[in-house]
Amino acid sequence: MIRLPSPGLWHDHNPPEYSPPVGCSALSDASRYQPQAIEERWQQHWQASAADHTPDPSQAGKTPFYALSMFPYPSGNLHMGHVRNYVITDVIARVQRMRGCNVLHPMGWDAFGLPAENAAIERGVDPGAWTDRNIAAMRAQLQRLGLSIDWSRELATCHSDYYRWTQWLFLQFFEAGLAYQKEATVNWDPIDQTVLANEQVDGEGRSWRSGALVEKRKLRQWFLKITAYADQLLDDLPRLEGWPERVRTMQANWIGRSTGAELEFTVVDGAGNDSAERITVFTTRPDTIFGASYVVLAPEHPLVASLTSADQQIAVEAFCDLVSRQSEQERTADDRPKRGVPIGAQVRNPATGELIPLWIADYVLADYGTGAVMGVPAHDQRDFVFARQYELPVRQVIIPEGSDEHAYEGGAWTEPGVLIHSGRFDGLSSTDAKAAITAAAEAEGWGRAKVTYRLRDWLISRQRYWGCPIPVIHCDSCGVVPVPDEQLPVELPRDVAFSGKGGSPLAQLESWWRVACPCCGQPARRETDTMDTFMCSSWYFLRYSDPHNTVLPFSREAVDSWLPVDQYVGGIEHAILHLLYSRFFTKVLRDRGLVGFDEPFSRLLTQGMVQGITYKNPHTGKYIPPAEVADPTDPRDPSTGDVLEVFYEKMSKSKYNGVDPAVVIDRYGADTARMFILFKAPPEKDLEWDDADVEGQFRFLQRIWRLVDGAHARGIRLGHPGNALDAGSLSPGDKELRRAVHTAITAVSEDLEGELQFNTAVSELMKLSNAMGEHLADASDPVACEALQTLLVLLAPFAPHLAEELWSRLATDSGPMVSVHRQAWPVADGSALVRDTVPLVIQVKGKVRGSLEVPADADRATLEQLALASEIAAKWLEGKAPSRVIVVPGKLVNLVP
RNA sequence: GGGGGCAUGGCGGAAUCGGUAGACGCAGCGGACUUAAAAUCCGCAGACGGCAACGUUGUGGGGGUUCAAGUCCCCCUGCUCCCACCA
Repeated sequence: MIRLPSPGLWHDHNPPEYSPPVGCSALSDASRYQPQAIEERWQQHWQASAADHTPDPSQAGKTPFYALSMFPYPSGNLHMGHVRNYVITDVIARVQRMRGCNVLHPMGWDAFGLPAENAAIERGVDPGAWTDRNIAAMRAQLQRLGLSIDWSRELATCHSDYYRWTQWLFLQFFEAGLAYQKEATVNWDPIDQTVLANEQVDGEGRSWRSGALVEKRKLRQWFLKITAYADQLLDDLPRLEGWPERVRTMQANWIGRSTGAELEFTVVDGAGNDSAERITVFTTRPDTIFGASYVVLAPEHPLVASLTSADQQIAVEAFCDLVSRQSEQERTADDRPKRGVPIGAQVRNPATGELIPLWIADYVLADYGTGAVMGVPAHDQRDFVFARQYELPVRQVIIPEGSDEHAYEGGAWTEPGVLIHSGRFDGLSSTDAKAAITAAAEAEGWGRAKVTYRLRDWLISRQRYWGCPIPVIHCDSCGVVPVPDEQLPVELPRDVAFSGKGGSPLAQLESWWRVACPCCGQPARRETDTMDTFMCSSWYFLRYSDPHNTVLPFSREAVDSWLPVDQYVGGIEHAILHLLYSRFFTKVLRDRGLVGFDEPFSRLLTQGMVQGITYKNPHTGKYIPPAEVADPTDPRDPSTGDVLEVFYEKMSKSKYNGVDPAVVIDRYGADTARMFILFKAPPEKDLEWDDADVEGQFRFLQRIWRLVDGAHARGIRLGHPGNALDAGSLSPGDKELRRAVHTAITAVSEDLEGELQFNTAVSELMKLSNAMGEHLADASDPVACEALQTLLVLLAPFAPHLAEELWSRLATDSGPMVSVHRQAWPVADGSALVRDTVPLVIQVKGKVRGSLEVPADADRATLEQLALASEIAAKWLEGKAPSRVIVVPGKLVNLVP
């Protein structure tokens, strides 16, 4: 229980200096809503009683609820996207607390990453100190929002008491055989000078961070075997009912499971005899094997060199060279022509026994399936185009059901159908033939059923300094040796020179990497790569459950008591990367016995972007700061006079369309910012920032202030009214007000329970305040008291400072007062919702013709009679009896002539 | 090319199970208060016609189911997001 400052404090204190909100009179008025005068005071008060936001272990009987925002990178600047994210989560946390849950609502910092290192290179600052300064700055900005965060659990991934456990977990993966090194063609970012995971390269082959065109390099790198969990990650998606369909679909696409078969084509030697060499292809259409008229290898396929005939050698080498020099962009261009050359060898089609040529072509990818495909031009559009170009035979083996043949002018027939020219499989459907042919291949030793994934193993090593060191040691005699547990953490050295050249600073620091092998004691070399920052963020939500544990990353008991996260909130940009990696981590840790659940996030809300109004000169392509646009109704470039394009786009410095949260808070207060951002758009949709709307939101809070102020002046104080009110003795105005109050309770509760519709929840609060404006002055004291109390309690999660301030002003002078945030969430009184009469809509032939007021408890027959007797019926039926009457009690009567 | 989502006034957006379309807010208009303005309060407001009562029409377009469709079914168009020479 919290002791509030006495109500008198308000009158005593000196308001800090502030700029009055736009449109506010400069006149000082003691009863005016001045957020600048109250918000900081309450924040300090809440902070002093920190226990308020810390889940209470003594309340173990309460239902635990874990509300989590995706933690930010500490750039040093809070932007509106952060504000939206954390305010949404805060409202959820506050409501659950008022519902009686034991709520965990933590915050931390995703603090490794390149910006700190770049600052070190450019300005010579220490990345750790730079990061800590940013964290302090952002924490202060966050605290101005009035978030009910439990700061005692704060963590930063770059602090060794955290990354020690990232290293420990890495070694768990290593022990399980899920972390390994391999030589691979990987994505190299030439600007950031490091490798990237597939997930960090966009569709155009650009780095997610630097935007540079990614190069392919063959390097030895560390990987996590996420492909071993591909099936689970895919199959568990339908169970994530609290996730947006969109995110689940994106993950399913990314995993990209396809079911088919591997089929083997025996290589035939020059004399026409079968050799020992076989080419294995992957196909999803084993039913079309009888139509395979050639086989194609990727140019990078390992067998290309040995199988190429002498007379094709020059052509093949030239072609491979050409392909390898193509950039990622050229290879994925929209209208890619398919090119290839025969390599002068033949293979035997295992189904027909026929000899068919072996080609290489640029449309076959080395790293998908087996790097080889069978060419079935009649039933695959790519094969069709390729076959037409190089005059390879097109053999139809599938016909559309119910027809004799398919004309090939329009391209290949890729739909399922019925088999022809397929020997003993003729007449089978595609579906049956897939199974039958795969079974035959298996029995006869030329193939097997096979599942292939688009998902690749996760490349986690980075050649950068500011990351979590990979805790292994390379020894010439012992191989890769994990750093022993008692030597963790492997700390990042601080005395490092940042030149920005010559690769990772760690690799240049011999005193750091030269170590003795923990196994044999011989001179050995410490791994100098660090981990992808997504490693650090794949388990932080687990650490919050037990943030100060010094013997384990978290205890099983703590982690199982809080997780899975009940409500996770963050941006859609993590739909694949972070959310997939975290699911993978959780499943591995479950298999290691470290956690007792297999999905980390029960419900997920992906909030939309915050967009700012953007002015662009279509002729010069330049963005114009809004401040330079003189007349927004006729926006023109001040220097050229050109008419500007106006649109909303994600806020960014380069487009001059950003709004600084600090400026908004200075001017209107955090409560207005919170309310506006929740009200302006549904949480999943993009939000268009509009200063006029912010102004409107501020006016709403002012209205509430005046409403409560007026009631206070009338002598209304907090009391114990509510359900004990005797319905019979209430005046019509009282009844009306009570109905509004309890309707609001129902509506706001529903909006916050199911689909999390904060925008309509706020509009319900507005409706309630409108109704109170109408009835409060005449209401009897208990009803007015109930209305005020309910309004403030419902408002508390949204505008915590205002609600607390008004609550404290309504407190009686005697006895301790309990914070509005410690009040129980109200429950609607059904009897207050009951009405004596309800409007009944009269339709004639489905069209609304009017309505009449009828007793609420009237039965169907009565309603029909009332409708038929009404003037409306008389007018529209012209005296004729209707042929049919549909009665929907409580809603309408439809008269059909 | 494959898959997901969306389409409602001048604008952002509401609308449980199919049951009064446009809640709530912004912008706008009219009025009160004021010497005046701001703020505040009251009122109007989809479109078309009408002095009005009222009528017609209306949720991207076209069909359908139903007493009744923004909502369900089929076709089309546009926007948007994800994946993509993935065999």
